[in-house]
Amino acid sequence: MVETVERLIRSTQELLWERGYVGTSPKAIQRAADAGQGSMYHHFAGKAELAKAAIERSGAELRAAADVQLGGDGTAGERIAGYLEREREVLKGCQVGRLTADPDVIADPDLRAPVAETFAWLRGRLAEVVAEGKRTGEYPQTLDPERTAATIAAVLQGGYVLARAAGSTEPFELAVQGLIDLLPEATK
Amino acid sequence: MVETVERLIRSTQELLWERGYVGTSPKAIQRAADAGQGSMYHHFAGKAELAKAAIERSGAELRAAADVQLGGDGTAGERIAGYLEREREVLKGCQVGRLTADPDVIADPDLRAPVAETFAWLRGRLAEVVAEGKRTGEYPQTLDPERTAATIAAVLQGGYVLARAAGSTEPFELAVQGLIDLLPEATK
DNA sequence: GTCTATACTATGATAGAC
DNA sequence: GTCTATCATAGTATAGAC
Repeated sequence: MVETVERLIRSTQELLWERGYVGTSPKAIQRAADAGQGSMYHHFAGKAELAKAAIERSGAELRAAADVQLGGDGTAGERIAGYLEREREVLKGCQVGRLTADPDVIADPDLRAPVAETFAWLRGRLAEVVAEGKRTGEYPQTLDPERTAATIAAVLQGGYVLARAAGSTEPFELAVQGLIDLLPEATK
Repeated sequence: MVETVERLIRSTQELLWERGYVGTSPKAIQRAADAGQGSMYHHFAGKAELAKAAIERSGAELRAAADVQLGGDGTAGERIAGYLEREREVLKGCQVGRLTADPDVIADPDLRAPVAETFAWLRGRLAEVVAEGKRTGEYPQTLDPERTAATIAAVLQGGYVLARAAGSTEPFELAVQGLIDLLPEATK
């Protein structure tokens, strides 16, 4: 049996993903976690503290998932393409990126910190892979790893936005393929 | 003197931008617009109807602003770079893109429609400029206008996400410059 | 650790007077 | 067109019993 604390965190992750921080009430969390009022407030001081735990968990999951492709086998280009093209729940959006739209998350340093750290890590990890591609001669020496990394991360985050706007995964896929077209290809 | 209806719409635009649909209450709108309860409900059936008017207005503003650069003078590359690099309130995010994080906006066809139309228009407009660049020989014939347009729009939307996460405009600027680096340059 | 009771505010709206 | 009641529900907790 999963512990109450664990169920509370997981339910909060799910609700933050779907409805954001402002749109998620303690009552909804309790219902989803099948936990009582008293139980929730016994384990967490309030909504913010629980959200912090949930956001940290989501950030860790995002990093782990990204590292599957980025730290895998293959050339830099293959790993980046693999990361870009991996299966995603596009219409749900990014569980971490989504929180940047939430004014109360951005305003509270405790809540924004795990979001900031997650994307700082992702950009750093992508930059490493790009730099590696430069070392192996796959990418031209003129390519800037930090810039390119930010562009790659932005295409994914923006792809989610365009897909949700359209109610279709198509714009996401177009944006990703457009980026892959633009990235330098190793001369065969 | 600006009319009440106008003040209500403008205040709603501003609040939707800052706090989203879920985070914006009728009371907050009335306060911002300096309009009474009765006044607001006299002009609009409720929060959703007012939000629809505000979102349509914001969409129109986004289109007009984009067309300043995209429909201006210069080569395709210059106009796209001009659009990407124009002055923006990066840390506030995109007033239209922001709404895609709002579950109630995405769930209501009346509210999602203006968001969908705005980005469909933007991608189409960008694709036209890319196609024009192909015709003039500035861009290679292999470049896909729809994909490239989606990538450009995504970099901006994702750039906002990364910037708000970081609490700094830097990731936005890196992502934009990274994209400009990747876009084909006319052979001099 | 969990439950129920209680509290106080905000939300989103309607009704009827002016 | 605008104002002031009024209302039912939800949000976000705290207190104290079990």
